[in-house]
Amino acid sequence: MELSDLQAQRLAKLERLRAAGIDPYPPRAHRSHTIGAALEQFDALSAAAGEITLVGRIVGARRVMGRLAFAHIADEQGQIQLWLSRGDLGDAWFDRFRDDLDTFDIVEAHGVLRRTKTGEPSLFVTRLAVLAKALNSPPDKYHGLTDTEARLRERYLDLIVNDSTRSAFRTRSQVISIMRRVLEARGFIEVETPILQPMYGGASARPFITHHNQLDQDLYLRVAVELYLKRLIVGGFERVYEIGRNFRNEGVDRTHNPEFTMMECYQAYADYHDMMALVEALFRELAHHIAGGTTITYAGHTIDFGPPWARVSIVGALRDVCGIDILQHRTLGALRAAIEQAQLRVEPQPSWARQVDELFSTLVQPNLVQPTFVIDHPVELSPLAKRRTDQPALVERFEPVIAGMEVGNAFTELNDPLDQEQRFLEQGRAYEAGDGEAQPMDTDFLNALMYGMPPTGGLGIGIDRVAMLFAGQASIREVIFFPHLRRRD
RNA sequence: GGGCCUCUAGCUCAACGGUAGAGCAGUUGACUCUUAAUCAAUUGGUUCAGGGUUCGAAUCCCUGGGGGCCCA
Repeated sequence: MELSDLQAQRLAKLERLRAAGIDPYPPRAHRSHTIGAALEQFDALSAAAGEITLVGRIVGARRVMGRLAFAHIADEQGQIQLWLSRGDLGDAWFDRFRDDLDTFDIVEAHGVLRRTKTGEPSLFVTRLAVLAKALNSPPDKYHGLTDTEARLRERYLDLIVNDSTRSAFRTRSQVISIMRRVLEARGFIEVETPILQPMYGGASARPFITHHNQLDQDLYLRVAVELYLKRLIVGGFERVYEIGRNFRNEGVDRTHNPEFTMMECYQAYADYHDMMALVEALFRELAHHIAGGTTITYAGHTIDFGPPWARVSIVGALRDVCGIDILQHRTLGALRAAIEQAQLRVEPQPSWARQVDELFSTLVQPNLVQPTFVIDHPVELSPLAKRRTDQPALVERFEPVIAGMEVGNAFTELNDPLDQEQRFLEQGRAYEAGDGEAQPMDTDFLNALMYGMPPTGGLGIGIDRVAMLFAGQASIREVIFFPHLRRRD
């Protein structure tokens, strides 16, 4: 290992510690209080003048002034100042603190809680021990670590020095835990289904492909868990959910990471209206527990989860915004002609359905700031959703949109095996026509449907994006610990 | 995929064709109530990589790489 000058200096200190018979990486720590608890009970503990033991990482600068020194240590819960004097510590350890310990070392400090002259709660240290010597140095004392690339590549360092990073991930964790609580309270059970799948499906996306050597068989990393959860509904489980990683072979940007976390749940004998109610309840609970109310602030907008969500029809909104009635232009050619005539700058897509999606995503969705259910998707765009009985060209589906971001997808599930087969065949034609995200035929899934699946409502929620909203982060990278980056080589 | 920006010491940044610098941290010394401690001295560089132009390149040009923002 090539060491920088700073690392070499710290290594020399480590060797001095070893030479003095001190293990720089002892196997165990002893702690009587967390720093948070020590601060909380500070008055009682300092009045009692009993000795306590704290552990933590030396953060900030050590201030050594001749025969007296100060430093702060931090554990997960808090930070406290250490007050160290040559008299209390003894010459050996006072010199050791000054000469062989550094910022970022992890230590155990034993002593009495008391306030300093300036009133700061401090541990007046009588015994010190090394728990782990740090060979890497901290970043700049004031500016910290700000370079995005460095923060992501050394996320551990980002977490040590940036409170806001830690806080975003705590929020993410809360989102998941609240979601579980809401679902469990409603009788959903958590299940696990294959990540390595012989046939992918359940979402319009390109998959990652891998290979099983012994079976000599290609496998796909799942793009969704949908088709497996519906098999479980066929099997008689009435309320199931899974929170897990999906993998989609697509670009990386502010709202996309190739692996991301999704919650999917399915409820037998329910429909998409029930799923809407579930989404509203879910977000109200999230807002209540995380933001302490019904509103959050995101990208300068106040977003209110209190009232029932607005509903926006894809067909209606497009008619209003650009005057195109997509149901009057049912082929890709006709739709493109209409787009051209309306002089809209919209990226061409390989299929009618994808073109409609693109049109909506470009012209309407960015303006949907308040929580909104986007409804009335064309059947071609929704191969797994049940048709509306009054308008068979549309399906019973909605996408929850917040701050212009799709945060989920839900529908009344298609349980007619014959219609499902036709939809798969249609997807196959779209694939042939160049739509690489079209979904392949899954004959085993059809077989399952042929045993009868009850009318079912299904919902997927993108956890990362919800975490972005509640953590106030503009990029998905800020709520994924280790987002995808290219090799640095 | 396209456009723009960016990459210099451990970190945060200067230097924009003429000897690679500062602050912080580090090192040495002084200091028993500091908290961006202070004071004095001081170490530290493959300027992302490779090529080109030039008497001379961190700087200009080309190719490649990483990252960011915007657009698609």
